[in-house]
Amino acid sequence: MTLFALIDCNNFYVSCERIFRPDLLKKPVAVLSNNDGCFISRSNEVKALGIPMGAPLFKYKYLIDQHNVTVFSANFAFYGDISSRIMHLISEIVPACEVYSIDEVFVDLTDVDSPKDTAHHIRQQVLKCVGIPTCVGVGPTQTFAKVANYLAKKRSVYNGVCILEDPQDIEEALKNLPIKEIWGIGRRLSLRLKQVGINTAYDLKKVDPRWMRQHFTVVGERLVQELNGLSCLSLEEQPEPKKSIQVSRSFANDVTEFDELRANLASYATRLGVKLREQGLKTTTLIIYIKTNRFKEGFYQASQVVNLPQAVNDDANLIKACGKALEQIFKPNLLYKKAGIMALELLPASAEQYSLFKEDKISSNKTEKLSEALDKINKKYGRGTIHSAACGIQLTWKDRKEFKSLSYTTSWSELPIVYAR
DNA sequence: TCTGGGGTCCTAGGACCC
DNA sequence: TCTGGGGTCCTAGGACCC
Repeated sequence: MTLFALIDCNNFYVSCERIFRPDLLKKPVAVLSNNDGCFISRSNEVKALGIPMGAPLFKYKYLIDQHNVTVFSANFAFYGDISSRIMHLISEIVPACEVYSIDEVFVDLTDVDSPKDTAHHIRQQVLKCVGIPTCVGVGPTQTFAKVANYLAKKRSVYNGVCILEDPQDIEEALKNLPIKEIWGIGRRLSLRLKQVGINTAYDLKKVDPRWMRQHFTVVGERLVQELNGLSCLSLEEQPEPKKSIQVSRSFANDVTEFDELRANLASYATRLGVKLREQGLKTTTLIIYIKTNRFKEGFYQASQVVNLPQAVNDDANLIKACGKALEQIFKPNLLYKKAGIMALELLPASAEQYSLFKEDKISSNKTEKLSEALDKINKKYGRGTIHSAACGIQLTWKDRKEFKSLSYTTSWSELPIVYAR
């Protein structure tokens, strides 16, 4: 029988800021994203005000002023440094661990004599040595460790450590756990599950895994197995090399100049180069993308993949490839050649341009019609009009697929289970 | 007026191959 | 005009995570 623990830092970014501002303990504190756009970390006091995670600042400005909330702009380099101190400390206490995210770590307690004492010891050490409060959840699978952690955070009776080992405790906990709190079930899945009468973790546990696979893919099946105590996920002690690396930013204002877009991309390319070299990696594939403001009507995005003849990690080559990709996106000839579905996706357009084009496309799929539509657009708006709210670059590696696709002529439900990890 | 950034995995479907 | 089986690779998009 396996036993896992999940150590999760409480309100991590806020707690980091409080290390150097002990006067802010028990006071409302929040950390904001790029451009001071959204809340990305909230103290308990701020949560109690009803400000949701990811909410935009402007909607809650009045609460911030009214309750004298201290806000910080995010400082990710600093948070990363605190994180590695914590991870190092924990790795010296336990036999094996997997760093899951900047503020979470799974540890293997299978062969540890007293899991409960160890959990409390970890909590105390992290608080004493680094100054960050944590909660610990313990259970027979990683999914259960997550559940236990959720309870440890939610209910003060646990004193920061919740252990789910006894079958009766587990059943009780699952019956009271809403489906959306399960690790791996987000907004969409929980909606679909509710529609078929699955409302709690306990309901999900009772579902036939094969049925789950048919209707909710292998991901759903794995969830059911984990809730039945069958560990499908194991500890990954050695972090795998990254499969993709990304640099992207939202702009504070709409960008309408091509040159401005290109300049931004070039600076992202440079940052990307640094990341690549730091990790000792090279890339053969580069993807750039642009997106219009997703909160405005006619949201539209475009992307372009560039396959490089050889693996690179130097700034000059990355910038060159970005420029090439950007020009591809905005190249009218390409648009005519690819008239059809693809045309939609490569059209650089404002919301207005986009909808005009779409109307014409629906009336006819013929290339001539599309050309006509384009001419109309060009006459009305001129070529090269750009409205962009965000852009970025992503690098991926060609061999990123671990499993070959299984033949689609074979009946899907009869295939043997293949776990991804 | 103002709405984050960086990842992973899985599936469907088209192009293409023998 | 009808018409197999088995496969790979690639792209796009959906869903999730912190």
